[in-house]
Amino acid sequence: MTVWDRPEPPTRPAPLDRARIVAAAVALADEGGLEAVSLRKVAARLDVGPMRLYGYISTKEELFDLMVDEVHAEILPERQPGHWREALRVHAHRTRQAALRHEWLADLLGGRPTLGPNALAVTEATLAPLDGLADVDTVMRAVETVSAYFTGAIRREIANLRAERATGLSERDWQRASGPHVSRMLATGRFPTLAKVVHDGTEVDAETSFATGLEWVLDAVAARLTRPPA
Amino acid sequence: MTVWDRPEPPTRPAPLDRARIVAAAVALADEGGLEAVSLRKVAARLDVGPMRLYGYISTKEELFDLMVDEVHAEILPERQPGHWREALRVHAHRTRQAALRHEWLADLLGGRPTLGPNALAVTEATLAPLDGLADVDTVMRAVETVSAYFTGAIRREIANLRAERATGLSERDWQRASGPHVSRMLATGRFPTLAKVVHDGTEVDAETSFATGLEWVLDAVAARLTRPPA
DNA sequence: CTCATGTCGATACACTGTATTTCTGCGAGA
DNA sequence: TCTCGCAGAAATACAGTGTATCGACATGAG
Repeated sequence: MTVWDRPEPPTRPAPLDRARIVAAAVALADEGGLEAVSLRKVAARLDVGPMRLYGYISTKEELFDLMVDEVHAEILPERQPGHWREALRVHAHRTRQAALRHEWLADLLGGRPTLGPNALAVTEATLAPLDGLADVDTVMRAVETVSAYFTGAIRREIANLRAERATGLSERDWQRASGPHVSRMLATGRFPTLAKVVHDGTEVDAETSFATGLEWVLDAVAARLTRPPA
Repeated sequence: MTVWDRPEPPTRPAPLDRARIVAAAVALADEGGLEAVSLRKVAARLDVGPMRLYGYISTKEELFDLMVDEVHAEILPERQPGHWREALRVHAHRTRQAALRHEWLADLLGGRPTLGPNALAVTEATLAPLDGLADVDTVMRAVETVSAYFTGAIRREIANLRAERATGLSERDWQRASGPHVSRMLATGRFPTLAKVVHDGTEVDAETSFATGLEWVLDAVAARLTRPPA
């Protein structure tokens, strides 16, 4: 009677907790998008009945909130930047990177207030280097403006990326040549400026365009921080 | 035998078309949010079997796209602004107003490329006054940056508004006093700057804060438009 | 040893988006 | 006028969803 004959103890699954649930949900979402996350599938992945989850989570939306906070752990920079501009920039870029790793994040970004511990830590890290550079209201406006920008920019980038994947064409080529609806519309002559822009514009990669817009916004913030409040 | 005795002709419902379907869906969403929109309910509101809709729409997502384009008709300004700054500002403010009238718009904004005829018209109106002020790529970046800003800002505003409605407390009061989780977190001292901001910040109304951030971004755009491209 | 309790699983319900099948009314040919 | 074919509409069907409820079972107290 060797080890091989003896059956393994029935591998009692690790005790359930929020962390394991959230991890399973994130994995599912990474693989198949947000819509692939169902409580039944999450439970199945943990070898557990669906109803078990309700001991740790009271609704599916709550699970989504936890998932968002979970990726904020990846967003939090390992070393706290000392300069305000760097802090805001890092927040933006790390959020974007997280969204490229977890595309479903784009669907949730900005959809509800993010108040989990990791999200608060990120906010703190972003806010700290701004402290004292202007009155609190201006500081608040600064981080809100920047985060509005990158929330919107990330959403659009992911939306375009999905559209490209679905059609197999880059956005510009698609608008220009193939998109049957769009090209017909442009051909009507009702949108002359748009047609011109689509025709003459060069294709810029998403990261550059994200970064460029971000620096513009950061410039605007800089102008308000250095000037004393009105 | 008077009119009253004679039964009305069975009020054959107006012939179905996309417009009627979209209108019904928008009405449903206005009343109960996006999640209240189901193909069955839309069909019921039109006195029609659910499957009829598939003659006009091939998937639910398509219906959402049509809804978004429908509200872009409200966003399109009646008189085309002549100055680029006014055009961008109007685009932002009218989108925000539309989102306040149709809160579900916030859930869809930026979620997928908007290429319906009304959306294209809005883009054209925004783009036209910028034509020739800089090279096309800069112009493109300008409108994308502004629209990233207001997309994100509107989403956050609606998200906060819903949270306030759900808790009956304003965001700041809630963070400060009541939010059991947040106030406990702030009390830990792990987020000193955040705590300070929450404590010292004054409550600004959403419209002002939206407008202020917008003007900052517009200033940034102005700086790039007047300067020749690098 | 019994009984209460509280946790877990199975079952149940109302609903979803959509595919498929069934029916029905109408126009063409005999 | 009657019948047949066919298109378009309706009903049904299916595989899933989030979540409420209920029944069994295991465990700890008396």
